[in-house]
Amino acid sequence: MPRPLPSLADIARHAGVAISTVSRVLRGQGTVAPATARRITAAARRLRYRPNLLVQGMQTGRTRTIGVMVPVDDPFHADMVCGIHDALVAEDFCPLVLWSGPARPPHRTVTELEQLHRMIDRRVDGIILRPVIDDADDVYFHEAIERDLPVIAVDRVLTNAQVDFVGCDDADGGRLAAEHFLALGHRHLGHVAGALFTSTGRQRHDAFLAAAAAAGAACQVAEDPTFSDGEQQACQLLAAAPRITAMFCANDLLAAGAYRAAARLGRRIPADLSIIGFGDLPLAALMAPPLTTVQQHAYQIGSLAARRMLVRCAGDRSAPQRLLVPVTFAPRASTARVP
Amino acid sequence: MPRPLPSLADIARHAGVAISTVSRVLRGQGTVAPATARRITAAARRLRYRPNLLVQGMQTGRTRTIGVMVPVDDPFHADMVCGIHDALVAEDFCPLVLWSGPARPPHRTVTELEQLHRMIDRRVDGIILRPVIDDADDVYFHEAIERDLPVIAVDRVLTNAQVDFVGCDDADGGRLAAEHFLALGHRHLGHVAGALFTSTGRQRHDAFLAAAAAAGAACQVAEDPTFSDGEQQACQLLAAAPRITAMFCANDLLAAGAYRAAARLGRRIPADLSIIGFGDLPLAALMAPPLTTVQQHAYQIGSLAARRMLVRCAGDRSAPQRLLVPVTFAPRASTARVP
DNA sequence: ATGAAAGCGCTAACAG
DNA sequence: CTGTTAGCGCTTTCAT
Repeated sequence: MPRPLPSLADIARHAGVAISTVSRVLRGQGTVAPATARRITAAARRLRYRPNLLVQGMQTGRTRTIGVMVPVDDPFHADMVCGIHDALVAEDFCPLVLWSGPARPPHRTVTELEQLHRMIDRRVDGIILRPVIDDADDVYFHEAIERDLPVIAVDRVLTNAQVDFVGCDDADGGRLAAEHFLALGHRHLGHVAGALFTSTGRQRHDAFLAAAAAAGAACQVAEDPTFSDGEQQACQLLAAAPRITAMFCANDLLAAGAYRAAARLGRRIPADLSIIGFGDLPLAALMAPPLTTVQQHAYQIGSLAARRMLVRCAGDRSAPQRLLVPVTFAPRASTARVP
Repeated sequence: MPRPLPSLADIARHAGVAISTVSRVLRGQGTVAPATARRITAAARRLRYRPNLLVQGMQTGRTRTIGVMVPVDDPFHADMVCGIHDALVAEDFCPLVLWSGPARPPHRTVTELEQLHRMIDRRVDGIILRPVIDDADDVYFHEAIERDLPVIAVDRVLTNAQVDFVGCDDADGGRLAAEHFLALGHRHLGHVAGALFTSTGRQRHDAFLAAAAAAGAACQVAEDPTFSDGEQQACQLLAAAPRITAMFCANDLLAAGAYRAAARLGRRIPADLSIIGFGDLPLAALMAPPLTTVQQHAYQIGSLAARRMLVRCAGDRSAPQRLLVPVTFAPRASTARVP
């Protein structure tokens, strides 16, 4: 039972003034005689006063806390959360990070709605979320947006609602991958796609194919909506189109699977098969050979999203924005000239 | 400006009863006529009422929120935070995750005290923290413990304060590493230590040396308090004691540095030099050769710490406990019989 | 079984 | 310049 912290009343008593005077001094508002102010600040310090943001939040309706529905169990999202954290803290806000989905034993699965309620019950000033695969969009619409809570989607767009979006330029990434292959002389391309019903997967796919088509190069596609087995997908792709010499994978994990597939089929990387990933996870540079990939800059995405949220919290009511953090291309050793 | 959510007063008005009756029904306390209760729950649902935990927190002094001072920027700590999150959420609590230290551009460094205040100002019910290198212990003592806030240290012990500790069995890890080497016939061991002024580094070091000494094996140590350059440390170690055939690194990153050192010196792993890491980061299994290492189970540590915190929050005032999650040994391909 | 009222810590008018 | 007062949404007596 944490003992109650000192209150304004305690300070007032010690300084021999009214509570409202203390409030004025501590908030730097209104006009107070310097001598009185000094007595009050001294008493506050002596009592080690800390403001009660619960009360302040109740009064003003603003808690300086932002709900963040992003898991931290993979490096990409963790990095994004870091960016959000740093940007919020810089403005004296806090992230309240919660996420849904299955938990490891001994814990149980938690629903998105449940977590959303936990945030709302604590009266967060807004919600930054990374949409999950299924159609949980309605939940956000119903629970948050209708309640006039600012919502910002990161990484993937929220399809059923008009809200700000911050992500990376997935299309540009797909284009860069294609152009890299084309510049190396490849004419028979393959793409191991992620889930094509997500905005990220769809755009990487479309842009890669568009750039290939524009150059008159052939391109075969395999889709792996679960992201679970890049090896399997890459094998099928190479079996269906043996002439493929270059493969663009929708993320680095799929690329790792493709490495295994190549090894299984006796194709050397990059001599026989060039591979490009997406994301630049920490493991990408450590793979053998180091993976050529598109860098996403999750930290910047998070930071930008948080700053956008702060603008919304400050009262901005303008139309939803679509903010793209540029991707960069990291050429490493998994790509080479066409054999 | 989020519009104010419906309040008990709104429900009371809609149901034609007094506020206190609504309160009773929603909290399942007291006795209310079934018919009245039904009218009230119906009105609450219709208005989409959500309780205001700020007010509840102000009243009761409990916010069902736990401050978590653990960074999310490396996989080990992120995993720990996952465990904390899942265990807290399972009991309808929330983690408030904040951490100190330098932030990437464009953000600035944040102090531990600042973050601690952010938590206290929001009236968290307790604080789980991963002590940093410097002696910030006093801060916690002064700001939290003296305020009667339960504090739990994870991973590293908080030296200057008597609080619960949850970590892994670092000593056992050091011992396991030594025994593995000894079983493979190694007699000339090396240890690239982390910071020996941390409980983790110290215990891994002490236990490894003790086990080596007990078996009469020689052991040379290099310390790298900054964890910044395993390659450099390993090189020096091998230069100073060329007969070393087995090296225990205080963490996996140092082990990665040792790999580079071995390559530089023309020592093959594991043929000429066996290496053991600590932590089992995701990269460990991906290294070439896959790294033999001690697994720490950060998720379990986090989960256990959170559950301990919930017990403290429930009023447990017993003496500080020291809880150790067992480590496990993961033999992979970086260790072999002595040449 | 239900209502009225006090109070939690603080802000924001409004008086002096 | 400073004090008084009325809430904010809810819990908790105390009446009825």
